[in-house]
Amino acid sequence: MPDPNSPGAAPRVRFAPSPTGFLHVGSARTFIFNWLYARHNHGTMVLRLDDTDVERNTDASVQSIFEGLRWLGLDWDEEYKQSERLDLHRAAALQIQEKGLAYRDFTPAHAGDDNQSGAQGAWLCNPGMREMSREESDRRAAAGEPFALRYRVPRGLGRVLRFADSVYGEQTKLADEVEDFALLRSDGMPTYHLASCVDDADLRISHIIRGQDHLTNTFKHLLIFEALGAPAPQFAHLPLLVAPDGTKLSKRKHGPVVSVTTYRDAGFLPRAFINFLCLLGWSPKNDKEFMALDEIRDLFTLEGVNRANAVVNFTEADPFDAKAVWLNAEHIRALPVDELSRLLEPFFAEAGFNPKPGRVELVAPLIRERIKLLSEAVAAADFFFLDRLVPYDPAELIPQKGDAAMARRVIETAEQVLAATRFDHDSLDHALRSMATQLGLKAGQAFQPIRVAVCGRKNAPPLFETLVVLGRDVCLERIRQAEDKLKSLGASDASSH
RNA sequence: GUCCCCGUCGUCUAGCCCGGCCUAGGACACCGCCCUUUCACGGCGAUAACACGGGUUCAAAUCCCGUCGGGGACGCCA
Repeated sequence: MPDPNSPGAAPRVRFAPSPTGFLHVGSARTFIFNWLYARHNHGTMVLRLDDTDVERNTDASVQSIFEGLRWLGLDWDEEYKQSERLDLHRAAALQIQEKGLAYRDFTPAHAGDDNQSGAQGAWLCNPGMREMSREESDRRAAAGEPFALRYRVPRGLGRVLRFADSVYGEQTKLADEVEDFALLRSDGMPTYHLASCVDDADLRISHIIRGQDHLTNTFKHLLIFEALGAPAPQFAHLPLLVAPDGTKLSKRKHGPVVSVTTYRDAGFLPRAFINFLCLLGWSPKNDKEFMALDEIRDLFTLEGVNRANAVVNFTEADPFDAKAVWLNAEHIRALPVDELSRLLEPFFAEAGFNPKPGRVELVAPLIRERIKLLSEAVAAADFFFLDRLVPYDPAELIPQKGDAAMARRVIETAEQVLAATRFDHDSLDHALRSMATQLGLKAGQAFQPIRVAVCGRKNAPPLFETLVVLGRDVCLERIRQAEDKLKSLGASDASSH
């Protein structure tokens, strides 16, 4: 039997989510690190659904996990479901039991919930069950009494369990301190520990890369691999992703802000999201942060993984870490226009805009540097798609250090100019600057009324480009509407003079 | 409670293994200035950290011990 750990062999890694909720960012990061390790080393990426908890598994969750993974856009090579491999798990349990390494525990389920953990100290085993004779155990089992199968952890031998973690280094623990964990539940279903190890052995997983919350479980897993007669894989535990309150990120405590679909819906680019997650607990150690996926893959090593937990900075008011947002903006800016446009279209559609073909490509370059999330494009570019501008305060038309009369002069003159000028960037630039000079205004003063008239607000993309995309007809129409607004404003103004 | 892990700017981190190049580097955020037709982008700059206490050493963020702090595991959940 070839040893999967033999140096030089292509690694086989796995991501094994349990379908009990949406895919959360911590799981996503584990998936990403596994993928990176596999692809960096030309190995195999296995996706395995750890669905042995029939009580908590849901189809919706399975869908949601695949949805999240598909969005990330990272592939995998093999796919398995533990629920389809139960025979293998049970056979392994039997094999372990026959070797005398496990025993039946007839204690009713949940009987010891109160004292198995917490204030009383660690629970190790029920001696009555561990010590029960083979005869009595067989008799009670034959009589149909339900039982859980527990691993008979070596006790009193002073045995030391050890493994070298790729991230945390040499780890040791006294076997006497490990509790007799369950292998099979009383309903016959394998537990996570059993199923996971049996499958890891069967699928010849060479490297287990997972969250640090499994670090102490690893000693149990070592025992299972040993009982199975399988070589233990190489372990690499990842520092945990924690919330600003310092506790492990969880769906239950922290809600949808930790779901990857929340990031997707807000307009994160998968590449940016991956880039962000990579930087949480890993560093290329060359001060690079904004990286393309290929670059990250080439640079990725387990040696670069840190040991300290990383905080994902979010609040209720602001659900996204500022660095994630910045990286997203960087990736957006790096996107070619056609690709950006394609990604933007669903957001415009969602907002009820129905851009004509090719229109988004015209708009995208104007907002590319002005949005940090794809979803922001809707607010940033609405006036390009709306037939009627959303109502704005006519006072916005008044330029800095100016008055309504100045605004009126600008608008009226602009109408003439726009009607007579070719609608290309340079012509408009030239014409409108001359207009400003003629009116004795600074460019900024002259442009603001026009900008507000055509965009409906002060903050907008550069004026000339915007006018070109909007086209003469729309611009003139909006200029006239602004004129009307100004008239009503000007009337009251005049009376006060 | 028991066992395990961790502790550098607000946050992500480099440096730690192999002490001196560290008056601790980068990034985000924040603030200021510049650029500029608004907003943004970009450029420049400022503020900001070695948890604490002992030791070893000519020299410690780096090595050792302790303390404190945080986290994780301890389930017939995964």
